[in-house]
Amino acid sequence: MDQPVKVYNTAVEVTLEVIGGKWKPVILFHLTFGKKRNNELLHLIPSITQKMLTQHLRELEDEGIIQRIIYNEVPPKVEYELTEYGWSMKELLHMMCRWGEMHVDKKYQGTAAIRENSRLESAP
Amino acid sequence: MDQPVKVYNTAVEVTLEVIGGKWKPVILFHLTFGKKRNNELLHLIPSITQKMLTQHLRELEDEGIIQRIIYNEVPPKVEYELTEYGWSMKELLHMMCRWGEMHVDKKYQGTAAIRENSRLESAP
DNA sequence: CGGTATCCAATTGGATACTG
DNA sequence: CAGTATCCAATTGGATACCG
Repeated sequence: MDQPVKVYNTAVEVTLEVIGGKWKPVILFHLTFGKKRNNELLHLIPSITQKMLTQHLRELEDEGIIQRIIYNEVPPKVEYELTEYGWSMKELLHMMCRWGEMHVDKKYQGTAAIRENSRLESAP
Repeated sequence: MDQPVKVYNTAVEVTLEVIGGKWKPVILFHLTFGKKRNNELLHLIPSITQKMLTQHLRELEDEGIIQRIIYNEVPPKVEYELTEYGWSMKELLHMMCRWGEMHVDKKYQGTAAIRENSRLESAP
C-alpha cells in the first residue's frame, strides 16, 4: 500500500536514466553486433577507461539490459551480451547511429570522420 | 590543407555530442510539439533550473538544431523552435519516448509513472 | 519576461597501483 | 584476463542575487 511512486515528466527521461551518460549507448551499440569481452570493448572504445567500462557494464547489468557470462577457465574469460530485453534497444541505438552518420556527412564534412567500417549506412 | 580532422569511433558518439547530457533530449522532445517560450519550458521540465535551461538552449542553437525568435515587445517575448535541421531528430526523440513508455510499463509497473498526457502511445 | 553572474556542492571521469 | 581500490581533477549542477 502506498508504495513510493516515482513520477517522470516525460518518457524520454526514463530512457535517459537507462542509457544516459557518456558511454552506455556506445557500449550497447557494440553489443548489438554480438557478445564482447572486456578487452574487446576496451579496444572498440579506445577513449574509455577500465573503471568507466566496468562501472557502466554493472549498471546496465542491474537494469537487466545486458548479462555477464562467466566461463570457468584459466585465464579467466567473461563475455557480455544483450539480454532478450536489451535487444529491444537495438532499433533505437541504430537510429542514433544513423543520425550521427548523417550529421557528420552534412555538418562536419571533411572535418570529422567515423572510424573503420562501423557505419551502418544501408543496414537495417 | 591538413585541417584537423576529428575521428569518432562510432556515429553514436556523434549523436551523443549533440543531444547528450541530462536535459537536451527532454528539451527537444517538448519542442517537437511546437514553439515554446522560456517560461513554458521551465514549467514543462520542473526539475530544470533557469541556468541549465539557458545553457542547453544556447548549445542547441550553436549546433543549428533550434533557433530563437525574438519579438520586439514589452514585456520581452522569446520563443524557441526546432530548425528544419532540428526536425530530423523528431523520429529519434519519439522513439526514445516510446521505449521509455514501454520500460515503465514493463519494469516499473506501479512504482513509476509518466506525468500528464505526454505519452505518445499510438502516435507516429 | 527572460535572462546573467557568482559561488559553491555534487557528480563524473581519469591515472595509477594492485589483485584473484 | 578481468577486474578493484584509491585518490585527485574536471565537469556539471544548483542557489541566490541581480539586470535590461
